[in-house]
Amino acid sequence: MKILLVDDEPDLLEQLRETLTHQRYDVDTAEDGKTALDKLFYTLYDLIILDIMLPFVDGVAILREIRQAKIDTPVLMLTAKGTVEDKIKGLDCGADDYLSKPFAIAELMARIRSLLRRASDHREPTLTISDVSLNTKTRQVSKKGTSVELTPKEFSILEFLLYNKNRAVSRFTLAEHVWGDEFDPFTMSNFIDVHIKNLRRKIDDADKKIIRTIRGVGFIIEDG
Amino acid sequence: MKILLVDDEPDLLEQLRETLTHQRYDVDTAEDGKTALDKLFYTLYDLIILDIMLPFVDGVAILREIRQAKIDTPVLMLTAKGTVEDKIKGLDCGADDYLSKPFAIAELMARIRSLLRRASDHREPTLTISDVSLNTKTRQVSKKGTSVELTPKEFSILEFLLYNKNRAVSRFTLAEHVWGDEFDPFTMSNFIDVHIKNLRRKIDDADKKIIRTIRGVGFIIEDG
DNA sequence: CGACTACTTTACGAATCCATCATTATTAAA
DNA sequence: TTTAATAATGATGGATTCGTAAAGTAGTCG
Repeated sequence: MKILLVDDEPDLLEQLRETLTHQRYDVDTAEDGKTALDKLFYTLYDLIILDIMLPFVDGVAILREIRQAKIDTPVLMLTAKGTVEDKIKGLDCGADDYLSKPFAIAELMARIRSLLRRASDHREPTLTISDVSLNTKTRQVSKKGTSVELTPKEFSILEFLLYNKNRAVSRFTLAEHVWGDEFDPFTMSNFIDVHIKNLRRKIDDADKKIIRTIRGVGFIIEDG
Repeated sequence: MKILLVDDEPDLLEQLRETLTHQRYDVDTAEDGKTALDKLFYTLYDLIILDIMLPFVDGVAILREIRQAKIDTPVLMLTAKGTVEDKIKGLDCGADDYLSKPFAIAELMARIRSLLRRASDHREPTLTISDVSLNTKTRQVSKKGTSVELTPKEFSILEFLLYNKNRAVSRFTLAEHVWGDEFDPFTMSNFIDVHIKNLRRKIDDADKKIIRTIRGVGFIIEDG
């Protein structure tokens, strides 16, 4: 589960990142609205935790932009003031829940779980291509009806390629989504290709490739 | 995608050029405002990255000139100071985004993509000529509905010719866009013609040429 | 600790792409 | 029609990119 954490207080950010990572969530962070929006456009998150008080552009404005961009990822607003008006404004703009600072970490965790559960209930859970199907909810992958075991990275790669079906995905974009913040664009290693190879070994047919290479660019999954 | 990089620190310039080139952007560079403006007047860029601190003429002044010349290419300002006034001044003059030095390369990349996306969102993703269509997003090319495999260079050439449909494109302009800075105008080789030949072999009909040669100038794609 | 798994790195052969050159074809001017 | 300039083509070697095996690293679990 991928969470984007938007807050301008470095201490809180670090604390939350640690707690969430410990709970096995993948955490990306942003200290201002601009960065947050950038990340939102190229990465799929399952949840956004958004402070209402941010430098330059406030949280409500960002939330408005998020919804205008048709990104329906659940948003949990953090508000320092705790005033009723703030909460209403946030909820009106499409926040799914709010929490007043200061809060207990345990309560935040509970709300996160609740939102993630709610969201995963009514989202299309399975992505398919030819005889391969991937269930984002149960994280199960099957080929011709029989289950296939994928490692976490393999799963993320396949999920992202399927989510971008019929669209060429560059190595860079792929790495950014799957590896998030800890991806170093200067690395000369070909680890992506290695994962693709292993993935192909598990889901490709002998005759027809499911994952097609686009030389000089990256990879694509297309139907037809 | 063509990017003009304006900064007076050779080290940073080289590092950025390398990263951007590695990400398949075409990079031109300028170390001062004068050179930058010169390049801007005879080349079409998709993005300008502009340091606010430059020798002789500062970045804000250059930006002002750019906008006065009705060049609406998106501009990403780099500011060393990071002061609010600087950012506001830049944004007021028509910068589309700013980034304070020192910055993480990954963040710069994200902002670049964001700006380019914003610009390209208004652009049609598929370009067509007679029975040939090229999708800039999926990087797919098809003739009479069936897919055609193009190499990266062939794709770029066709994309550029289609983007300038009904307009003659000189070999020089073509080379500049497809090869960027690493194009040496003094080369005596006919590599462009070779690529055109290979491209024609893949997309031309027997009877009617899609890419027409204009003797002494270059090539053109025209409908009708 | 030792076995196991997932991931990353390295190295290298294979496939593909590309620039160059020599040669032939075409065009426009003389 | 001849000539010179320009364009098209085919072939080739070198460069780049991709796929794969194998080794190395880190973390987990019994």
